[in-house]
Amino acid sequence: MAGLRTNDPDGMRRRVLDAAFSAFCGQGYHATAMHELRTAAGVTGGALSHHFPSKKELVLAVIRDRVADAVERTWLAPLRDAPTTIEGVHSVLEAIAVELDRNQVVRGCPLNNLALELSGQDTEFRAAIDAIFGRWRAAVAEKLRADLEQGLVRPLDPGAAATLVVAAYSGAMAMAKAAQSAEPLRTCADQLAWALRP
Amino acid sequence: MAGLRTNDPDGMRRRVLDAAFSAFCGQGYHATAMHELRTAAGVTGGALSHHFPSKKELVLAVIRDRVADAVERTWLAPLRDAPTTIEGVHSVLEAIAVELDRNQVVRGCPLNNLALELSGQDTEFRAAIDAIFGRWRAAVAEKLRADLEQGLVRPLDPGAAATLVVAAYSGAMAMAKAAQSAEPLRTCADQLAWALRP
DNA sequence: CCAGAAACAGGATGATCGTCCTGTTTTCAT
DNA sequence: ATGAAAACAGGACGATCATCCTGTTTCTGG
Repeated sequence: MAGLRTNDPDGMRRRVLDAAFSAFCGQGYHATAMHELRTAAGVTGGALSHHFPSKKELVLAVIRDRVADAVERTWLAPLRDAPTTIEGVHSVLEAIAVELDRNQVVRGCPLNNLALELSGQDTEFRAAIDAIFGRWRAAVAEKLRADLEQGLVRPLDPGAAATLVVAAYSGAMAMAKAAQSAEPLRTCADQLAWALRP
Repeated sequence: MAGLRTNDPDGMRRRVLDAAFSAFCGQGYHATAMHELRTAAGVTGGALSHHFPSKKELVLAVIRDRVADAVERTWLAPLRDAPTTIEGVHSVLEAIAVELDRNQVVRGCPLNNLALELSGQDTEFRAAIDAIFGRWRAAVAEKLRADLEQGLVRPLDPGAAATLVVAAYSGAMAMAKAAQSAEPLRTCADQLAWALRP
């Protein structure tokens, strides 16, 4: 036992969250054992339980830190930077489709996966997931509102249309996962553009 | 131990499938223990393992027998009987929304729930689920094709639009489950009608 | 009526799961 | 420097879990 060790609580927490995010979203919460996370993150049981006293607290941290971040980075930020909602939504879905083709495996939308598995399980899970869905819809609605003033989309209720956009993406991802193909995603991208066009 | 017993293999199988369908779709596959099913169905371990040698074979039977039937009865049959695709989709979603309000709890779409939890787990699961999605999309596409000839929908690709319809419903159900509210379902019903209108 | 198969009963079993517990080492304020 | 708190190590523990196994009862073809 070489007496050299460096305490790195932040890095330890980060590695655990990374491993947990990947496993929980990739194969599911209940399908993932804590010992898998230990080996995947290269962490001992003592360290793990020091940072996350229970599996429930761990997945809550994953939802609030990692899943929220993933939605923000892959969806909301690109959408905000896009010239219009239609172009933004289309290019985001296309980018994700390209990523799926490249990966050879469709793991599905992290938020969606955890939402369906955990929403019925625990009130705290449900609230954390619902909050992300809420921010998602709000961001799309805001972008639609801006386009609306310039006539870049057909006349619509921004909030309601945002719900359709998020729902269509979420459902397309579910089908893509079942089919192991990016085709539903691309199809919905086109159809959404059609539906929003002025 | 009164020596009276009546063998009822069909009824036994039916009760097990009912209990398994309810539990797997309501709380999840991995979240359901076999002993829960035993007590819920009033079945002994011996009888259960006689009809379904493993949990995997049980959920496969649930998907192929019960989930496929649920989709057919609550979705496809009403849609086929509706005068138009738009009215059919709208009334199906509204009917489901009413049901959710009445139940006080949103369990989500059975197919969707199992799709996201099991698609990544096993190839047989994935294939069984994908087959149902396929039939679903085909039924909507067929209805759209019929409407198309009579000008009851805007000009569109029936297959692609069917994908959007199923995706929007699936995603709306996911959001409804996270929000524990039927509102996303009603919103998407209206938005879909808007998008398909000639 | 009578074997043989199917249906059912009920507990045993080994594996695995999440959590906890007792130590040891590192860090840091004083 | 030093004591206390935080960070980490590594195994133990009880509770499930899914499956299997040995019997017993009921059905069915001949």
